[in-house]
Amino acid sequence: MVDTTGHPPADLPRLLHVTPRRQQILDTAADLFAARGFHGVSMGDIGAAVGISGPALYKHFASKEDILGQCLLHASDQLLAGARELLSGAASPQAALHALVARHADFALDNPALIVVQEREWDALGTEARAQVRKHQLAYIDVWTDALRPLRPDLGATEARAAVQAAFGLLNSTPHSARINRATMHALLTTMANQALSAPAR
Amino acid sequence: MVDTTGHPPADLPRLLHVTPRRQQILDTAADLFAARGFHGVSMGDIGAAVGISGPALYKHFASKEDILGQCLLHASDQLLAGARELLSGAASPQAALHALVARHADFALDNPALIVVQEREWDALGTEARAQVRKHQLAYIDVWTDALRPLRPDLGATEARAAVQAAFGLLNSTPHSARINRATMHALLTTMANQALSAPAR
DNA sequence: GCAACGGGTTAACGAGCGTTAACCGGGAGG
DNA sequence: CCTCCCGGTTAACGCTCGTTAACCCGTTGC
Repeated sequence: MVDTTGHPPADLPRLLHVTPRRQQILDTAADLFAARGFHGVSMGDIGAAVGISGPALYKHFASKEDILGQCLLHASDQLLAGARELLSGAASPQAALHALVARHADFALDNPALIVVQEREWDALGTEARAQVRKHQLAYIDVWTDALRPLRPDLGATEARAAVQAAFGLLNSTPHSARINRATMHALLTTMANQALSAPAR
Repeated sequence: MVDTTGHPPADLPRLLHVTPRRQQILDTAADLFAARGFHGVSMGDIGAAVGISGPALYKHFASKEDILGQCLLHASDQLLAGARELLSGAASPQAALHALVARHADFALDNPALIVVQEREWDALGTEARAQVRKHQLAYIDVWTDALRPLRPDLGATEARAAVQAAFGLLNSTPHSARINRATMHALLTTMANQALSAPAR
């Protein structure tokens, strides 16, 4: 994972290495994008937030859109890789789904900015970056759907996908939500998601 | 409802009346804002989408921000008024909560653009409009919380609010979700939300 | 010691934005 | 018939943005 042969300009090799500075910029930019939206944040804003100014960012990224792309790719890749790693060591289907829920809740609680950006600005990307991100997202949904379907034979394929996305919406409500103790919030979100995904009582 | 004494310029009285043109502009703008974000849509875009061009919009609204404000105020007001109306005729606490869930699901399925805009761009507003919208949103959350707490004595006040917002996240997942039959989607969302909000099995 | 380079600076550009100004046609009221 | 106003138009202003250019300094390799 983590590369997927994503060479954006291909002629600026150093713009791909992972340096602390690059990571700092990505983290800061994600926060700003989450707070004010992609178009609501200027390069000057991002630069100022990391202590450098405006055009210096082009020493690290090819463009503003490139910054957003790296944010989203990193986020979607992290989620997908984590989920696949989980599934390889799952005892039962029930355990697999519960593990996915818990992991996603952890991610959402730890990276609220990435969650927000991922769900609202993936359309601001250029076609190629958008395709990459979309691929990861769809794959992630598929992992969940595959985990859910054996437990819910009452759901058709598309219904199962919709149910999964509804569960994402629930878990991703974290950034918009009241501030309570992290552990309490984690417990609340996971039990709610698990109940939402379980079969109705009938 | 629907006014809350919101006179924005106070010197342009006709900018408050509800004309078909104004409503058309608001609807179109909501779609555009939902698709590309507030800052990603220009006045020219909005004008073009309703068949007039750019500056003509100032014959109907004071500013771009005013358009967004009217969108959000209308949406939050509609939700709140509907919820209060429901509660006045609810038989049991259970029935009240179920009615709220069903109504919210209806709204989300009918107005996906308003849902998206409401949850992502209320911070692009000026202080006074933001306060208005926030007030409606908080009141709406309170209505839900008041309906939920008698059913879930195990939840503290802030936990109940977080649970309500998690349920919103679930129900609001509609716009991001796969396209399935509206009735099926409604059934899926309501049962999931009701299960998510019900007490854990223990 | 010096060339190369990584990472920063400020200045400047061109485009696009929100908004205002000035103008105009048509229908209603007296 | 003249007047007003409602809802359009196009032109223009000023500002901000993303991006490029030109320059600079400290560190490193030869």
